[in-house]
Amino acid sequence: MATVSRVVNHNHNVKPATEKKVMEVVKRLNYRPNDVARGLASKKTTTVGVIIPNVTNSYFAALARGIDDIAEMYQYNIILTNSDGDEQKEVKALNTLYSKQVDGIIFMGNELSPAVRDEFKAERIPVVLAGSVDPQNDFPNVNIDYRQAVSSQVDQLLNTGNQRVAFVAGRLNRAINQDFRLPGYQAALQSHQVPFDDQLLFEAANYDDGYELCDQLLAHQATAAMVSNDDAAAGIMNGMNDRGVQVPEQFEVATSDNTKITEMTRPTLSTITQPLYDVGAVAMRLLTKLMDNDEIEQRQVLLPFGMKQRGSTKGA
Amino acid sequence: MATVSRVVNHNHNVKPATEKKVMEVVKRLNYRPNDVARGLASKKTTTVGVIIPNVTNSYFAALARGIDDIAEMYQYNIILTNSDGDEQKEVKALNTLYSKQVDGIIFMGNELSPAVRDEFKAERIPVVLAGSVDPQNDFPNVNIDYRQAVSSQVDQLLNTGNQRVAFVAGRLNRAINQDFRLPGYQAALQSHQVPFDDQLLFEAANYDDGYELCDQLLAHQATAAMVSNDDAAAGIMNGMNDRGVQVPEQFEVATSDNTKITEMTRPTLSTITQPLYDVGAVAMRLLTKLMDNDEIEQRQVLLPFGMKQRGSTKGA
DNA sequence: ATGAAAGCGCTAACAA
DNA sequence: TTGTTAGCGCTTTCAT
Repeated sequence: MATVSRVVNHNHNVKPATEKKVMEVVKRLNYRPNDVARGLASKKTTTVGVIIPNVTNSYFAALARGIDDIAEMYQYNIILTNSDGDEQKEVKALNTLYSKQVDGIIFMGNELSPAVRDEFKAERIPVVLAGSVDPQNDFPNVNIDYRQAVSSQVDQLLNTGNQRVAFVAGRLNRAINQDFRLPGYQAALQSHQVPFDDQLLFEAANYDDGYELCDQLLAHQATAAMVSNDDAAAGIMNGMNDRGVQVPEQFEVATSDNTKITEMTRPTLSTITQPLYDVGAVAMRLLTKLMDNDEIEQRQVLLPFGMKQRGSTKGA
Repeated sequence: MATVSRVVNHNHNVKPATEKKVMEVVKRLNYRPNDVARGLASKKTTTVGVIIPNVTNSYFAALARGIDDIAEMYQYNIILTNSDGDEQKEVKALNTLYSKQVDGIIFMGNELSPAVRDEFKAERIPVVLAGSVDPQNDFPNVNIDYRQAVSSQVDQLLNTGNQRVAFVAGRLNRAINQDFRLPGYQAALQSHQVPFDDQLLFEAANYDDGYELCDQLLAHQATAAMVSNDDAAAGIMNGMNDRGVQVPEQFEVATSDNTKITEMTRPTLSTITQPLYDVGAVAMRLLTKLMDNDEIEQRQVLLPFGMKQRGSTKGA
């Protein structure tokens, strides 16, 4: 029994001859270790929980792919749960993940609600936030510098003379927007001495939201929009063109994620570029270290970002 | 011990008074049952394995969302594994899922290779194919009638006078293409007495593939394309327009999945419409029945499909 | 309606 | 290097 366990787990204290013998029997009996029993005995499930707002969203899907690839590399499996960014669902999902004894958690969401934060703190299993900020910096996370990125992108919009640049996010009151993107937007305005007007703040979480939003954008005399979600940006751009407002001549739109969608639209979308796959991959790698109790050099990693000016803006 | 188990599992043979008492202690001690131990003892993990080619693909992502929602509804969790449609990875993934003692499996992929088929047959746990055909009809599956759908869509292309309609799929030799879509394409040609030309068969699995493919399409005098993947279709359409070939005036393109992408492009993409979310949802529902040993009315379900003629084709 | 006890299939000391 | 023995934290008969 124990020797078989040693062989199966590649423990080195086994005589090559017996190992051979065991392997043969394993093959012959088509023996496959029961990971559940293993998990109970060893207190490790080699499974990590992943909370994602929505797999259908290309931004999060890209991160998820990075997460899964690295998980696979380190022999972990992923339990994926869609939360819709809803606090209730997040808490519920976490509870079942904890019951399932996952070894770690990757959390994606636009904000860490107090309830979720409490769940994390109540357990001692490691958590890493992927593409999700933590203003209180309680948990390891991997992101880009959203403040700086938005600031640079809005700066471009201001350079082409726009005086009324709208800021569009999924939910304005989410930490990632309130504490990072919005300040970046405001900083850019300030450096161009353009007054801040909260009438120019809008919410749109997906393509249809964006498409519908155009009327309001126009009603408030916006001539450009900095959007935090590629789907919504595509909706705004198409919505404008369909309403006879030419992009970029009469209205410029810039977005944030550089998902494939930004290349599919016509005109193509100018965007912040970020290493989506890597955000997920690095987060998972970080989690493996945490689960192994390895030394962590950085709990908070900021990956490099860039800018891509394409057809939806007038800038070069 | 046993009584606590009964309470936690909502077994009815418990006196209300003791139930109350147990519940209180559960609350006070913040007791949370260990699902791993539960799984070992009961031989049920309330976890199902999901094999997906790539979460990043909007077609499969949509199915995955349907799967997860229904899983949640029936108290199951999902272990998601990306396979890239690669047989090796599929087999490997299945083995780890079996080790983890999943209660069932949802398989997505363009084909059931013999190796995968053997894995399924070697285990007695239920499998349902979602958006994935099984020509041998060995396993329960949910799909649409791809043959009929492609035939109808190609028929539209032929109606507008195209004599050289290309057929573009991710991998031509996959069962879903070889046994369903291609025959549908050929049937349409035949009914219009247009000769079949295998020079008009092409492969493109994603946006970039499609974009690149344009040169070949043009070289072979194709004037329209029936594409089996929305991403590739978007690539072809943009590629054509970028090369100065106007869609739909000089080249028509029709696609297959009606993902959001078909609305984002300009012109918008004409497409077969299928209930993506439902394909996943119904598959998962079917799996829950199988796992419960319920009676199954249909092992093979075909969901209704439709047609949406938009801007990328000349038809009404 | 409740408790006692066996055991699910492993890992992890501990001996030998 | 190998075997023995406890558990891991539950569910599930079987008594009571």
